Amino acid sequence: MEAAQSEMRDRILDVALDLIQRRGLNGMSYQDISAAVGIRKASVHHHFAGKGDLLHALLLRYRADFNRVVGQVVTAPVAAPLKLRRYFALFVNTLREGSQDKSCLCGMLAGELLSLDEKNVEQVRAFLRENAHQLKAILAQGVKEETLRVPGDLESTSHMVLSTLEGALLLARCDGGPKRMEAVLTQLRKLLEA
Amino acid sequence: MEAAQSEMRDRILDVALDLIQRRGLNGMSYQDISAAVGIRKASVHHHFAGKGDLLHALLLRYRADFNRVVGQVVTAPVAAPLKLRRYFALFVNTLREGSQDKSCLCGMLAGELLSLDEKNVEQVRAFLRENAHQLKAILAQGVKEETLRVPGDLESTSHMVLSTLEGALLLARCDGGPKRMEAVLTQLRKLLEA
DNA sequence: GTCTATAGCGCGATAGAC
DNA sequence: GTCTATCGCGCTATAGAC
Repeated sequence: MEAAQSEMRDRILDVALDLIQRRGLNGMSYQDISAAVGIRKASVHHHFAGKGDLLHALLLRYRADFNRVVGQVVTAPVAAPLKLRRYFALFVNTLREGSQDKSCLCGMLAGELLSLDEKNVEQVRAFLRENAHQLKAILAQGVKEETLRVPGDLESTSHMVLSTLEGALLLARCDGGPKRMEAVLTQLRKLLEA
Repeated sequence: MEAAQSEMRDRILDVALDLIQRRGLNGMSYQDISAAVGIRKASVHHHFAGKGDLLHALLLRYRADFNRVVGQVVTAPVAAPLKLRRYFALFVNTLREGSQDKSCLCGMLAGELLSLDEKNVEQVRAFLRENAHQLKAILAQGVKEETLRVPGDLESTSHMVLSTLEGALLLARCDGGPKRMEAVLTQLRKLLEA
């Protein structure tokens, strides 16, 4: 049960997460982290040898955090449409965090996939896989309850919903903001509700 | 009626488009263009003074090309579901072009919005606006024909469809490829068909 | 664990010859 | 219109003192 591996490590990951969600991986540097966290570049390297290592640690933490919160949504004893609503809210809230619009970490990285090493590509894939899996579970519940309408197969529909979530995040940052994104996800829910 | 502004300019734009669609704006350099097109870096600067200028020219051409093809889809004398199918095919075909999976130029740039100058941000917004507008026209036709089912407002639904298109492109490049993307868009069409 | 200093590279961009 | 050469910068990363 190894304790809080050092506070500085976490602070660096916090800052890196924020920067990547706003600027992308190629728009973030050790210099940026250094400035934001208040120690020198070389000291950042002491905590994370290279950019790939930093990103790997960040992805492991991000997935764990996200899966924990998603788990709460999925296992709550409520009907599928409400679960969907809560799930969607997780993504809209990402956008709202902080002063500037942030995207999903893995959505940003998906666009920069060719800049990632294989280990981190696999992390991004795992994130998407996990989310598709959980969405599929909600959809399945909805079909069983007859509260959701899913023509065609559940697997593809879960991928469709995830695509819409990531795409809405991408476009809302460009135009329309959280308000537009909410309208988009409301439409998707209307299409899915029986 | 100023003729083909020089062949080299177009070749440079072709190469830049390909590179950005695969690697992103921050993953493409004058050096890369130089190597691909067969002239030196300095010579590329002769045709496009700076990266911002190159991107601006590229966006103008890309929008014009895209709008022309989309126009053919929208004005064809066919039912809305078929128009939607053809529209979606435009995006899937982007993915299929060349040997490696390519994304939508503006989808890539939307993720790197903070790296763009204001002039080019406005170009990306214009692209998204134009597409949402055309999708809205198709949806309106479908409602009138009673071939499409659009609960809620057309505007938000058009943004939802565009979000799904861009998101599907983003995620399919990461996992699943054209096949997955087709499945995703088939699901969306099933949800929209009356 | 943090620092200074620096290596080594790729980037965008410019000057000036041909 | 293309070239060679070079500038100045920011980047990732490393060495070694404290």
